[in-house]
Amino acid sequence: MTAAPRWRVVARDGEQVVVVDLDDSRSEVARIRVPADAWPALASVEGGVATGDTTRWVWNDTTHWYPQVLAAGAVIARCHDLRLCHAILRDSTMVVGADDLRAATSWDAGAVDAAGTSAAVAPTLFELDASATPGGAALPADINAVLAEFRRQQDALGSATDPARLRLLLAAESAGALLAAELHAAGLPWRRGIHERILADVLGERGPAGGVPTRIQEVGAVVRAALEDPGASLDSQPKLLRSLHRIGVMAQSTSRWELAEYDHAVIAPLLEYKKLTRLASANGWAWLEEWAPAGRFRPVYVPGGVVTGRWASSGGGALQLPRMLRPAVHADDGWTLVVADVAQLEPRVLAAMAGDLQLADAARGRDLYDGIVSSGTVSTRAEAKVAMLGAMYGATTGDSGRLVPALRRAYPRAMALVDDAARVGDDGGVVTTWLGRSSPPPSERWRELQGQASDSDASEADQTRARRASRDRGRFTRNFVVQGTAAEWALAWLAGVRAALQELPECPTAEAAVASGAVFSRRAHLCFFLHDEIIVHTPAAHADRVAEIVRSAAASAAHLLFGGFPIDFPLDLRITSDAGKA
DNA sequence: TCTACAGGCGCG
DNA sequence: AAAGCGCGCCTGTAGA
Repeated sequence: MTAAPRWRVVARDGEQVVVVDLDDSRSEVARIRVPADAWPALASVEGGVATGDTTRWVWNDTTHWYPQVLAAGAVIARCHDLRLCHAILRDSTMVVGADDLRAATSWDAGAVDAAGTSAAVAPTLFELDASATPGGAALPADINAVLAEFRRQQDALGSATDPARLRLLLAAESAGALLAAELHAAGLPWRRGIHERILADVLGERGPAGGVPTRIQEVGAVVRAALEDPGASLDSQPKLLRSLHRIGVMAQSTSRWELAEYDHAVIAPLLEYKKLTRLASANGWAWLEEWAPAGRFRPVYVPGGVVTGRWASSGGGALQLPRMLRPAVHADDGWTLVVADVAQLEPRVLAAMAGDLQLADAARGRDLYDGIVSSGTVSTRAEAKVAMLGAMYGATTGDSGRLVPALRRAYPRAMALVDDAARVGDDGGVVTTWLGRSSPPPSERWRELQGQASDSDASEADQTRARRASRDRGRFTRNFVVQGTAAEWALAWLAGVRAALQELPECPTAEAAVASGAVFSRRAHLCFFLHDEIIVHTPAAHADRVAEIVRSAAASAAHLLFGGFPIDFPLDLRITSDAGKA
C-alpha cells in the first residue's frame, strides 16, 4: 500500500479544482488540477473511506465541498474545515500570539452570525450555491489563500498551550461539519401518515381550504364564551390582554406561566387553545408539506452555530421538534432506529472538568440526581435537579437559588469552577472550555456601560444598568464552560459513532432505504442529533452492533476528553421502530 | 407595502 | 410552580 499524503488541500481555480498534497511537515509533494465537475469523483476514489487511508481533506468550507461528494455517491472520512477551525483558533485563549491569524480577514465570514442569517441562504446551500457561507459572505477560495490559512492554523496549533486538546477540538468540529452534511443528505425518516394522524387526533379535521381545524374552532368558542365576547380576537396579544382585563384577569402578559396563576374559567381552555394553535402553526399540515413531504425531514444543521459550540439549525426547526410528534420519526420497513441520549450530560461534564470526585461518585452508575439525594445533600430528586440547574445557570432567587448553597457545600470543587467562570465574565474576562473554545469578549456596548458606571458623575441608573449587564454576562460565562464542554463531549461521541458506522459493512439483505440516498440506502447511518441525543437509522439486522457502537463511542469520548478521571456517561438507549416510544 | 421587533413557546 | 443558560420559528404589530 502506498503511503497516503497527510493533508490534501483543495481549492477552486476558475473552472478547475486544484488539489495539493502535503506531507506531515506541510511540504508540497504533489499538485494536480481537474475540471471542477470531475472533482467529486476524484474525492470519492482517493479520499473515501478506505482502510488505512488517513487523508484529511483541507478546504475552506465543508458546506461547499462535501455535498458534491455525497451527491457523487461517496463518503469522506476526515477533513479540516478552515472556516470553523479559524473561528475556534482566533478566539482561543490556548493560542499564544498568532497575530496574523487573529487579524480580521475574510476567514471570519459566516462564523459570527451564522444562526441569524443562514435561513435565507441555507435552502440553496446544499443544492446550488457554490460560494456562499452560512453568513452569506464569500470565503477565500484561491489555493494560495487556502494554503496560507492552513499554515497559519497549523502554526497557531503548534504554539498553543495545550495543542493536544485543541487538535482534538478541531478534528471533532470538522467531523461534525461532515456529519451535518450527511444528516441533511440522509434525512430523518418521517412517516407522513403518523404525523397526519396525530394532527387529526389533537387538532381535529383540517378546515375547508386550509381553514381553522375543528378542535381549534371548538376550543376557541369556549374561550370566547368565557371572555363573554363572541368576537374576541385570541391571536393578537394586545387584544387578548384587553379581553382578559375586562373579565378581571389582570395579567401583565399572556404567557402560559403567568396565566396559570389565575383562577378563572377562561384559563384552562385558553391554555389549551394556545397549545393547539402552536402545534398547528409550527408543525401542522403546512410544515409537513414543506419539510417532510416524501418520507424524510431534511433540516440544515449549522455546526458551531451557537457561541458555546453547540450546533444550530436552520429551516424546519429541527432542534425544536415537539415531543408529541416523535412517533412520526419512524424507521423504514426492514430498518430500525437506535435512539440514545446521555443522562445529565452537563453536570457529569462539570464533575470531570473540576476533578470533583464527590460529584463523580454521585453520578456513577446511576441517575446523578438520585446520587445527590443519596449523599444527603438535598432530600428529593426534584430538588437536586433544580439546584444543579440553578448552579449551572446562575439562579439567585426562588427554590433554585435557595438550594444552590447546599450544593456548594457538598461539591465545592465543581461549584468553584462555575462560580469562578461567573466571576471572570462579570469582570469582563474570557472563559474557555475544556478543549479550548473561548467565549467572545464583552461587546463594545457592554464596555461602554461599565465605563459610564465608573465615571465620577455616574447616576444611580447608570450603575444599576452596568451591574445588571455585568451579572448577565457572568451567568453567560458560568454556563458557557459547561454547555461548551458538553458540546465537545457530544462532538467526540458523534465523531466516534460516525467513524465506526463507516466501518460496518453494507447490509445486502435489507430493503434499500431509498429516501436516504444512494450513499446510505444500504448501511446504518446517523439521522438525527440534538445536543445530547442521537438517532441511528439501521438495517434491523445491524441494530445490536449499532447499539454497541453507540455505547462504546460514549466511553471513548469520556476517555478522550477526561483521560482516566472516573466519570461515566450512561446512555438511555433503545432499539425501536419509532422515536416516540418512551 | 415592506421590514424590524417583541411576544410567546418549542427544544436541550 | 418558576427563574437562571443557549437556540429557531411563527404571528401580529409598529414604524418607515
